[in-house]
Amino acid sequence: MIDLKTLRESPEAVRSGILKKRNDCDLDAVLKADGERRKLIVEVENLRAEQKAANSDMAQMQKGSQDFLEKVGVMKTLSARIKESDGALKELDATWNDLYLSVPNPPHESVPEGKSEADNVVFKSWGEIPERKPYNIPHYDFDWLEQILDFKRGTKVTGAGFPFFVGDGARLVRSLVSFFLDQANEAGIQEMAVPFFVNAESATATGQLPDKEGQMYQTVEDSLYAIPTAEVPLTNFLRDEILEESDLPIYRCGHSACFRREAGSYGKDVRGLNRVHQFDKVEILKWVKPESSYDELESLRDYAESLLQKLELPYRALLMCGGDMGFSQTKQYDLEVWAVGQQRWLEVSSCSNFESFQSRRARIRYRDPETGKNEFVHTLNGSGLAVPRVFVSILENGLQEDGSVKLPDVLVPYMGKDRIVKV
RNA sequence: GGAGAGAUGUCUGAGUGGUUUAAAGAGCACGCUUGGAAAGCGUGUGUGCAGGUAACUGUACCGCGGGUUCGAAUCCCGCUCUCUCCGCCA
Repeated sequence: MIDLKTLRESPEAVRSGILKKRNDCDLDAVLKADGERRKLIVEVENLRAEQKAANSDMAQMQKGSQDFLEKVGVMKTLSARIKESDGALKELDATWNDLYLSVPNPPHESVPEGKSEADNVVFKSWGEIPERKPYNIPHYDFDWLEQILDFKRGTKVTGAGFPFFVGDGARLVRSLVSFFLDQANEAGIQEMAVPFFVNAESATATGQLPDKEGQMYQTVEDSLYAIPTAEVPLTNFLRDEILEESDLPIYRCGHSACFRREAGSYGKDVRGLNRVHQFDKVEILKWVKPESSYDELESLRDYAESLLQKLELPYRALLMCGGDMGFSQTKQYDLEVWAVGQQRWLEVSSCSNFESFQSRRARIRYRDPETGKNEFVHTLNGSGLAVPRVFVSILENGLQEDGSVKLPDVLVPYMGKDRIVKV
């Protein structure tokens, strides 16, 4: 959620930010509810103060005396009024809270205008796009694909989009996860193993609720949500905590399975491993002081890029335009890797600054020793990296004329071999 | 899953309807004291919201949510979590 003070003092700035994101939230309704709510708060609090003062008087009076009984009568009326006003306030609070949660985080000034993915800016490209040879085909057309990947049985066991990885395929998944975690450790990012289910409060704090409810799997009995990314448990790890300034910045990472319903997706986007309902990902999380968050975003992107460079996969970094970025982000880079067989870019990482949007919802603060006040930290997160599309790129780009797949050098120690061959 | 016990501030812990403005102690911070320190003494020590330029004021918060009452940390109902024992279990 955005800063209330900013919203009250410069609603026009927020309004233009919302416009930049092509969001249709009704800011006037939010402001109106805020004004009404504040008025009502003053009213209720004044009544309460009156009640409290009367209470101390009554404590000293003779119980059952004429004066006492008279006072009880008067206070009964007051009590009823308080009950009424308080009820109205609670109702208004709920309305206001829903409205407040519906305000997106306005983008940073450096975010380009635009309404769709076509307007994203190519910020950087790395590596040479290989020439497509006749034998360069999409991974889903490999004639030996079932040797490493089993969609059919995944569908039988669970449903579409839940493939089994088999043999070298399973090992490649594990190798990538290990490689990503080892790299993070080397970069001084502390590793965590996280819960794969979270409660509604956690999902709200990171912005999945109420915005993206339909994208998450939900348990029937305990109303828990299967995490769409380790970002959710990681960010909430410090929920409701006040940190010392000296604790910051905090860098953490976690590997998890990520579960996404991907409601509404179709077509060639979902062929093969391009889009699945469950996938592995290593997520990097940063809790930082506000003044450094944009520098931290650049270094986060640099770090994610370094993984693709070590894997020798050509990629590009996109600076997302206002209309294509998320609800909670203020600035976002996506990394896309080239898949030569499909002749298309596949998103493998998204690095974002949330400023205080998440920390405000999650109440993650730090004590500023100069002012003595508690300030919200800025949170950032980025994939480092998502496994399946990197897997795809390794398969398609590494495919040799003889049908084998040459693996990136850095993965050889993890795989125990330098190529996957058709058997 | 069953039975029992419990949840109070940074911590320990008192408090079973009204001077509780949550006792007391510890810790922490600052001050006095000291050559310096310890001890001692004194002062301070939470979070949110609202009002105010501000100093500050008001209000809420004793696990969470309801209820009873003129008045609830305290009584009633529901829930969550923790501990002990039993059951089940990688």
